[in-house]
Amino acid sequence: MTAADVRDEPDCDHEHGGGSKPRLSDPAVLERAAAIFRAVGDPARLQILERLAHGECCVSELAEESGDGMSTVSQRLKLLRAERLVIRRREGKHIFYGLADSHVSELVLSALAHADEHG
Amino acid sequence: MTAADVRDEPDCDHEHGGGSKPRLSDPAVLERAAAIFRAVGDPARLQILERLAHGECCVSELAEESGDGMSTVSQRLKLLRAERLVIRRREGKHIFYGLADSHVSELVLSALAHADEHG
DNA sequence: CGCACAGTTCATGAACCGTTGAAGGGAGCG
DNA sequence: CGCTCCCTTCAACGGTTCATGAACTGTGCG
Repeated sequence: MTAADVRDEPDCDHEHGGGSKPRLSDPAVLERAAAIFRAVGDPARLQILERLAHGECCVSELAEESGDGMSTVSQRLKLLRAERLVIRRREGKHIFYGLADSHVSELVLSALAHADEHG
Repeated sequence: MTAADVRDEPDCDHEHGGGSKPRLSDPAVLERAAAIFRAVGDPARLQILERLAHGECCVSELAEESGDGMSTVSQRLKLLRAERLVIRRREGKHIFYGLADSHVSELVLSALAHADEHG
C-alpha cells in the first residue's frame, strides 16, 4: 500500500475514520500564544525589545532614541509588560525596563537575524 | 569600580560618549520580522499553522475543522502565504497547503507548548 | 509645602485588520 | 460546451489597535 492509494479518496466530505486526529490546542492556549506574537508583531515594540536585549534602559532614554514621545513609549511598554515580555525596576526617579527572561532575548535576536538574511 | 559607580550618573540627558551603541536594526528588517510575528499573532491563523504542522491539508477541510467559511480560511492562508509561512500545491481540484519549512513548525509548536505550561 | 522631573493613564481620532457574502476563476467530468 | 466543485478575489462593515496630548501619580529636592 503506497501513499498514492490514500489520494484515491480525495473527497473532503468523507470522515477521516481512523481517529488519527492530532488534537488541536485549547482555544485559551492558542489565544495566549497569539497575544505574545501580536505584542512582538509591531516594529516599534520589536525595536524596544531589541534595544533591551542589549541592556536595561529607562523610558526617557528609549523615547529619545526612537524619537517618539514618552507617552507613546510608555504605552508600548505597558503592552509588552502585560504579555510579560519585559519587567521593570524603580531606581529613584527613573524606571528601568529589561527583558523578562532569556527566551525573549533569543526569540527577538534570532528573528531579526533571520529577517536580515532572508531580506 | 563596582556596578554601583555606574549608577552615580543616572542622568539620561547625557551622551553615552564611548560609542558603545549596540547598533539598531534596519527599519526594513524590523518591519519584516514584525510582519512575520503579526501573521502568527492571530489565534485563527495560529491554529491553521498548528494544524498544518501535523501534515498537509486542503482548504475545505481546514474550513470544516475550524467551522469558518472557506472564504475566511482562504484569506487567512493568503496572508500566511504572503509572509511565506506556508506553501501550496495543486492536486486535481484540491489545493493542499503545508508549512513552508521546519523553522515555522518549530516556532509554532514550541510557542504553543510554552503557552500551555505557563498558563 | 511647592516645584520639577519621570512616568503612567485617559480619551480621542485615524489607521489598520478580520470577517463575510457575492462575484470570479480554473480544473475535472459528462 | 455546460455544469459542478474547490478556491480566490473584491468590496464593505464593524471592531481593534496605535499615536498623541492633557491630566494625573509619585519621587526627590530646596
